[in-house]
Amino acid sequence: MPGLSPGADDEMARPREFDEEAVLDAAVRCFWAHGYEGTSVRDLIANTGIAGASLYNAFGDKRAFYQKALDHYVEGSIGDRIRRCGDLAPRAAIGAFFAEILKRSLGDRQHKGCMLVNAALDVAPHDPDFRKAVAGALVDIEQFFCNCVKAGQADGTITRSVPAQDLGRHLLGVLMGIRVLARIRPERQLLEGVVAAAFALLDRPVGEAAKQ
Amino acid sequence: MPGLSPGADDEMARPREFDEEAVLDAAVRCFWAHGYEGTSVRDLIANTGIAGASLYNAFGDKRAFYQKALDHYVEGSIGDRIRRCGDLAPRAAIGAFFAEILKRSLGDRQHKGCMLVNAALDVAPHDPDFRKAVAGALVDIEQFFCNCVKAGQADGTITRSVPAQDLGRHLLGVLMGIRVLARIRPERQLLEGVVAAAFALLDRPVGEAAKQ
DNA sequence: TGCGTTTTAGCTCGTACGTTCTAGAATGCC
DNA sequence: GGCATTCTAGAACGTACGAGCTAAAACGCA
Repeated sequence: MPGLSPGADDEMARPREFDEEAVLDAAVRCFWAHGYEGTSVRDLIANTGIAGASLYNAFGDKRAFYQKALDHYVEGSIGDRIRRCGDLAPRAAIGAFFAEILKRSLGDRQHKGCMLVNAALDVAPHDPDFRKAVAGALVDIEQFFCNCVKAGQADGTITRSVPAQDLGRHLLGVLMGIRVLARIRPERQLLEGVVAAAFALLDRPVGEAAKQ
Repeated sequence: MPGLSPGADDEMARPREFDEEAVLDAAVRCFWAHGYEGTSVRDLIANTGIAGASLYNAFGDKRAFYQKALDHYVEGSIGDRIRRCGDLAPRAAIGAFFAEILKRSLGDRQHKGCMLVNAALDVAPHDPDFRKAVAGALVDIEQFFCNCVKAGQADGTITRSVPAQDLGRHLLGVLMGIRVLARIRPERQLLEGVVAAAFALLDRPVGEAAKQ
């Protein structure tokens, strides 16, 4: 059994014996690999190690549990990546971001992709709350790319011939596309071709006008 | 009731009274909007109009029915689009392709996206047959884009500074990304920004070398 | 020590699912 | 006209699901 966690309530007779972080990690693994409908509450009980009553008491029903797991994933996986890449120079940040995505996608033996992208097509379309959460995370990623592009255009490492917002949004689209392709055709050549062209777009020499 | 269809068997006492095309269309609508798990056989019976026994007799079980519906969608929707765009000049073909995708995505009030992309994240990861079918369709789209790019590079309407295969694969990735984004954030500005940058990449003047 | 709470395992409930079966009506071919 | 086949509507079967409950054990605090 994992170590204690203090819990949030004022008066607690017996402290929780499970590590909420570890439980959320396990729930993320389940939902990530098998989706919302594909993960039963019994699966969650078996893989998190906590009992059913504890699950419902600590996290609410299955839907609320998925919501917390998705938040946990976004915060821990995507937020962390944005923070780490944000410390680099703008053009290098975008390069590092996609390099990590490629590495993760090609090393993903289960082909489970990105939980956020999976959620976008799994739960978000049929649940306004999930959709809002996914949309918010996508806006954050878009902002990251747009900020990088703006800064890169300012310091001359990224082409100025395309509006920063269009470039940022394009990178968001490419990211989503890679995450989809990688689940079906996890071929290095394919994914590297996709990002190579994206980088060629960024590195386009300044001062050249597009035809359209 | 729809008209007769001849059927494939040699000796048939009573011909099928339902139109197989119409039934497949209805099945596509169901699976497209609600996914595989989200569509029950009872839903299919209600929306196709045929009885359960006829469904199982004509199409096999639910999984086989989905397979046929997906094939029907790919052949009718994507194959048709590729054929129509293939008649245009290469650069115009890519433009028309994405213009149609944008129009469909923005006019999609149900936000059901593309059934092939949905299948890629819904059924393909957990079923090798589905995965093979989806991968095959993706290869076809990739081929379409690569052929367009190659022809466009030959006639000078598409930049020669990026390998044709990378450009084609990039367009495939962008297409997948748009289909995902459109389901969560069906905003014209966002989607148009994504494709505008892609077109800027194609229209890049020839003779300029990329840094990477 | 004993009260209050959380823990555990497992049972139970109602519902929905995929699939098969029943029974009868309809139709084409010999 | 009769045989074979397919049609229809609907019942039925077995399974799995989400959710709640029970009873007993574990633990902190007064």
